[in-house]
Amino acid sequence: MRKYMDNKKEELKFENSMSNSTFSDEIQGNSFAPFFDMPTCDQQGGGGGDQKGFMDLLGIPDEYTQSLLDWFPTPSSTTTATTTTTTTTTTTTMPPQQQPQEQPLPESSEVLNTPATPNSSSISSSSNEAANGEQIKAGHEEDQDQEKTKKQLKPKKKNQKRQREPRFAFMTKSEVDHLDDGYRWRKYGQKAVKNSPYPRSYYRCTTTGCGVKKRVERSSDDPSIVVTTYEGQHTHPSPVTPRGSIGIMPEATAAGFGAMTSSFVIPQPQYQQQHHHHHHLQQHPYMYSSQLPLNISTSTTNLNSSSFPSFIQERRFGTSSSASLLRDHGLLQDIVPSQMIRKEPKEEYNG
DNA sequence: CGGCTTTGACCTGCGC
DNA sequence: GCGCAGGTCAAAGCCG
Repeated sequence: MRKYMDNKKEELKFENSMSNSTFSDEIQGNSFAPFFDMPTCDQQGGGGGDQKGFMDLLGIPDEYTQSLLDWFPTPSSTTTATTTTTTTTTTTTMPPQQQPQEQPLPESSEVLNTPATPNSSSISSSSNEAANGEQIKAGHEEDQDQEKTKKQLKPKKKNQKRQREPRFAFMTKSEVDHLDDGYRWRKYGQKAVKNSPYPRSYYRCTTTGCGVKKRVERSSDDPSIVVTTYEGQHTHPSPVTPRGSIGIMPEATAAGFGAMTSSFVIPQPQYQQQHHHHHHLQQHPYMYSSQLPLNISTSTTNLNSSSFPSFIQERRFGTSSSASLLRDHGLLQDIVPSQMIRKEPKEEYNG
């Protein structure tokens, strides 16, 4: 179906890696664990990885780590994963759990460099851009000064520093850029990335009211790696797999780990088996973003109990609606663990 | 015909 | 203030 994916594939046929993109820079700068050689989509398997290390980075207590490890069985033992120990110190500060779109995220959530400015106020209601999509802005009309020749662009927001939803990214080894995570996305833009031969694509969740966005770009450093960055929290269950949440995940929760959970689901062994022979498709999601999923936030302390579990709960993979699973490529199964990496403020736009 | 991608223009933040 | 780069808009076009 999605022919566009195919196109993508075409257009992005692997080439030699080149210089580095911003992303790569960030990543490299923080040295992340090497990727496993996942046989891209057709062969599943994947790699194990240093989940433990990952958990550590997340500040997840062993108990959870343990369970997570269960969720992340290491299929092929292996690999390279030498785990770099580079830790991302900064990762700890997370925004307090919040209702999706209820309150503006302090910029700090993004990283820590930017002092959580007091100006946070500006962002009108949080619902601003992330939540309702950018539609809201349409309302204003104050600045007409802009000639807006061809398109009438929305009035610009005043001096409010654009606030962003927390984001986290995953690096996936895949031939396709747009990984099917069970949600429906509409591409709304594509831009060339500086120092990278690969473009960055921008997607928005098509569900009305859900302002989750994601950016997808291929690492120029390793063309086989796709970096998917989620921003925002889904306010709804996956359309593709109604049962995806198997009821375990209340909306709030879903929203919480939001982008991540919803988008990246830890496979549930049982489920997988039940439905597919694809049970070997275990993924190892990895985030390297400075900001952890909302739920995990705030303090390493509560991070765990309430948040993490929920994280593991929603397993979309292996659900019956494996529409996604059945696809040949671009599955999150290809997600490869790496380490969380702090994004450089510089590179990262904070809004 | 609806849903989605494509794509150039426009907006915005930031560093110089 | 200028220019750059990232992010977004929306018309046009494609496709099932």
